[in-house]
Amino acid sequence: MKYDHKSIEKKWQKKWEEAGVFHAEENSDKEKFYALIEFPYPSGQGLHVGHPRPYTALDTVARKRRLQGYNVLYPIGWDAFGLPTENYAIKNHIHPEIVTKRNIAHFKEQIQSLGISFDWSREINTTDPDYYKWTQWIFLKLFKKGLAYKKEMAVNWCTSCKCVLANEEVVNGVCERCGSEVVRKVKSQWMLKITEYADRLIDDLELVDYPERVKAQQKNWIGRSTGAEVDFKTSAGDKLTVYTTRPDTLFGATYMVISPEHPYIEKWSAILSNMDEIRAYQKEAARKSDFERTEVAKDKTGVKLSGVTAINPVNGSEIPIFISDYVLVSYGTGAIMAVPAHDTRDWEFAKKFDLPIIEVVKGGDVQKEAFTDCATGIMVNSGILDGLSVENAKAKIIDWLVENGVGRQKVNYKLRDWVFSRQRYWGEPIPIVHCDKCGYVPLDESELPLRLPMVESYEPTENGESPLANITDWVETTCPHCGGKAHRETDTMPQWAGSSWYYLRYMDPHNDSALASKEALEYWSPVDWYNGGMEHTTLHLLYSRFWHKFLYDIGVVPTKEPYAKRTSHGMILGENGEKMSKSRGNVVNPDDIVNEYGADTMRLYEMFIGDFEKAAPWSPSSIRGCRRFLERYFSLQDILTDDENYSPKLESAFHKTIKKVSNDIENIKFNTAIAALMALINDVGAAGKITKKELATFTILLNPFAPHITEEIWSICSLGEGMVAQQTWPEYDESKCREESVEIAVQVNGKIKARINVPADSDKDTLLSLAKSDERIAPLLEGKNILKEICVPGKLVNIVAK
RNA sequence: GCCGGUGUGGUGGAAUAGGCAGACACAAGGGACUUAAAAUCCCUCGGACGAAUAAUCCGUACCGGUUCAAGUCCGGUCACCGGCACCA
Repeated sequence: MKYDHKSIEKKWQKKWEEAGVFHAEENSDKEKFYALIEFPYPSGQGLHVGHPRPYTALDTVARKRRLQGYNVLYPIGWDAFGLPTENYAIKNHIHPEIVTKRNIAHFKEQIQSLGISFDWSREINTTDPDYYKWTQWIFLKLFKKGLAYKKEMAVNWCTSCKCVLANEEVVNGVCERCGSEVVRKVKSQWMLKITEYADRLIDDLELVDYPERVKAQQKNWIGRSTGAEVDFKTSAGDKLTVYTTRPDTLFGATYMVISPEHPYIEKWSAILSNMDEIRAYQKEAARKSDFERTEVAKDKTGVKLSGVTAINPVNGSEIPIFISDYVLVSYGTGAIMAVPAHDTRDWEFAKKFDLPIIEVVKGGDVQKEAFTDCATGIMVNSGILDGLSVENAKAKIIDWLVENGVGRQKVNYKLRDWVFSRQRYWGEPIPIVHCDKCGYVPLDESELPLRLPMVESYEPTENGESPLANITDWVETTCPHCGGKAHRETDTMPQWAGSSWYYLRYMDPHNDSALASKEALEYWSPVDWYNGGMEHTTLHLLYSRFWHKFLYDIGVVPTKEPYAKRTSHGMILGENGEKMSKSRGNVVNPDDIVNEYGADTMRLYEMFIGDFEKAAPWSPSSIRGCRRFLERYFSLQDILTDDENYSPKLESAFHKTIKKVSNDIENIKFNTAIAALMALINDVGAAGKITKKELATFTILLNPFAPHITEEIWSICSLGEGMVAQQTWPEYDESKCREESVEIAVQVNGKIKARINVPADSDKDTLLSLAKSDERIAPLLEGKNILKEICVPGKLVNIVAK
């Protein structure tokens, strides 16, 4: 019989749906397992072959867990707010809601053709008012706890999207999405205090099972550093506070630098004699975009403040103050003490402005370059610190600063608060009104959802206002607090809002009185296994951990962390090894593969393509190997016998394969699990027949990878009651994994000289005597002294002789 | 510069915890079947030497070390990939 993937796949997809076999059970006594993939953004381009890789991987795990008797939740939905849809809508004069519906329909059809065991009864959509009602609800909670606030500040402004970006969305000074220039613009923005959670976002990484590279990247992004603040008295009669991670080098501070935006410049303007020069420098610094500022990073510029100096608290020496744009206003106190001997940037600045360089840590030549090694140096020229190690000097100077009231220990972070407003239409409206009398007032929770108004035009405005600002009868409203005239917030939330909590909604997607019921949250939390891309490590993953921790604090969710385990898939590259993209013309559409080879071949190939965590180039010819394997499997029905047992010859091979496939799936080694099945089918082919028992076991093992064809074989060969999806995952017997006889290598002086077959349970003495008496080994040992005999049962024997 | 990762045949990649390097595939070459092609089946397939599926030697980026034994552990070097980057 010919393997006709088209009719088989359609047939079984229909049967699964009718039987509802992939629906997570409500009120189940079974142990739960919650598998999650990052829900897709339904773009107009549809799926490419990269999408199914993580879906198939966790589908394999989910299907295996069901066979192992778990109550499995494996849901999907749509992260559908966002700019591409909005831009497409503007260009083609179709409302984004309609575009979204159409894109979702297309995505859904494509995904369903792959036979992924998603529970479609729990499908969610972030643009659905019943969904974003709860996104808005969380925002109100954040606002009421003081974690959402509006602030006038310089923000990243994408000149093409005409929209504010979060720091995380600016890559190399350009917009992460469109690649256009990003400039600084002062605007009033909604902010979320993610910085308040910085410590917990780092420390709680201890509680979760994430890949090391993900943890490292998150820590790096949060950028915690421990140092000290030091107060310097100034000749203006006030004090200037700096942050430093090297308080041990305080004796080496020979000047100070404050950022061009530092507020003290205004404060001192009356006593500064070179204000014109200073203002010119400030203007120049402000004009530069972030990109230019990093571009010119090597060449230090600055202006000395004439008229104000500072006093080093530790030795009373008077030192000059400069402004320079290498000091950032947004980090630390916006001011530094410069120790050119032991900081590369300070050293460059000092050389350029001919400032003194005083060595305080011995170990380098500070006239040639800054000596920054903390591990080996010994303190010199440092009064009370002389002779100490850097580490001890740090502790001692902080004590001294505290005793004298001129400093304190201080922790700083690179992480900044999350810029949360966007000046676009296709996002969740922020449920706040502004009243002249009462200020920013939250809507009552009963008013939610605050729906997006239906409008004709949603083009971004030139003046940087949200398109919603033009809809007067929506904007004008009454104050929920005093009843007077007020207007609505017209900015919308960023795309990251809806995806920051979606995994909670899947637990109870149709609940209209809470984001999910307490019982559902208790039962399903946390997500047991979350797979996603590395590109979301500092965006989505960090944001959603932050929201989750907030929800934990207000008693909504029962766990500190949302995701117990995280894995990351590698990208699928084009045939040429480059990233798949329309412009490179190397995009492969999964529809074509499903059509030509079938979903099972497609799934199998995506899992076999290589190490799941690494990028892998698409290879059209390798797909055929997977198709051949399935055809060979399909034709096993021709050599089927009625025997209900394993045949003696293959029994241990089957037990070993059960073990290997079981373990490999858990360890995301899908490629070797499939290789083991291929090897086993080769053994079966050599045997020339397969028993019922063997085919049943093989079918269940293969089912998570190739669900359709295995159901077909199960059915036409009458291997058991019901569907494969309702069977039990096979067990292996450790004692049966061993063969009766094994081939071991015999080495003489570490070189392999022979391979011998021995009974598997041979003890060391037997092995050694068998080895020594082997006709190829004996002559080599003749007349020699045996110095050492090493014996690894089942593996090898090594005889060291001289 | 800092953090994380990777380096194995023509290709994708295997190798539990230091124990037979190259599993499983792809591609290539040869053969069978066929009028022919496709498909399928069989054989070969890291390199050198060789008639050889004989023996020997070399071989997991490079240099060195530990060990009876190193792709794997240790020290150093190089290359590539990802993230951060004037963060004091």
